[in-house]
Amino acid sequence: MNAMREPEGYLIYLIKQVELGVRRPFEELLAAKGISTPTYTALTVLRRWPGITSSELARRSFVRAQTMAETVNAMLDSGLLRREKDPAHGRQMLLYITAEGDRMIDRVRDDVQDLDAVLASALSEEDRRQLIHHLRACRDVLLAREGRVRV
Amino acid sequence: MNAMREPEGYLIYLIKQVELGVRRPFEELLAAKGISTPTYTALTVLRRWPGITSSELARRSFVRAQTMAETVNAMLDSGLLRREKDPAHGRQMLLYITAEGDRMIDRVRDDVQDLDAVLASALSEEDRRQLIHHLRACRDVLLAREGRVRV
DNA sequence: CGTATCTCAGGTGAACTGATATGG
DNA sequence: CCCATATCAGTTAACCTGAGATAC
Repeated sequence: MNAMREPEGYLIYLIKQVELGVRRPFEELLAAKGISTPTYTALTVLRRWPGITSSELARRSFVRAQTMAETVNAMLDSGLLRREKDPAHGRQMLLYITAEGDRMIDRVRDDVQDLDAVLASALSEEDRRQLIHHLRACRDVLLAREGRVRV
Repeated sequence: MNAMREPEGYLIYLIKQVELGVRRPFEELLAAKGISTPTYTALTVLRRWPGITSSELARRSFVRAQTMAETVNAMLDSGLLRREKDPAHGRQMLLYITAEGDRMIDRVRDDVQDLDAVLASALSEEDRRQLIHHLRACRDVLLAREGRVRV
């Protein structure tokens, strides 16, 4: 097919472009509330999967365990997360969002939604729904490739 | 609407996730052919807009002029690009892809398409077409916000 | 005189690899 | 013994800001 033969028709290229275009305004709005992009992502994943380990969180976020450890430590310091020893595994620590972490998600919600609305401003409601759905499908393919991801 | 009230339903969040998930394999395949992601992006934009300045290229790539200057210099050194003085503006330099640059695009095409196919492996042909279309719409909204972008 | 390009210099957040200790 | 988690240390690619010269 012709659409695939030009870079403009590649998913990878377009996703890179859009991400780069949103990165700065997104980082700015999060910074205004006192958190970073990795922290926001970690909060989002942990809200969906409470009680996972830092390593598991890393896999679900597509970064190395060492990278995630840094983010998690910062979040523990600022009280957004708490961790408990896994009773079944002496070495493993399970992560949970604190009330403070929940409040942080609430604090940024409106701004994130506003920026999201800008991004979707050329799309119909139905278009936006489709886009979300397809992006989830792509994300899940990548997650499956990562391996060892529970559920 | 309910879908928008959870981070999992945000475009920004999903685009970040997918980009992060594709980043590593994408960088690896480009590195195997001897180029970086910024270089690939620049080649792609320049193929679409031959004869623009480095600053214009920066705006279209959502980075600062100084950042793009680095990428462009590396590409000039490796012969992927050539530049000419703009006859109408003594200080401005217009950029063009060289034959070597075109060959580089050819060399990576198959690998990029393969990775793209993986990403789209959970999508129907129609889904993929829609996804491309919607991502372009998002990219164009961001480009328009950037300002001073020709055409 | 203001605006935009180009360039030099320095800085940073967020990823990476490598190595080690420990627990199942 | 092997594998996964956790943690310490050092490194890098790709962004950034600031400042200065030149051209329209």
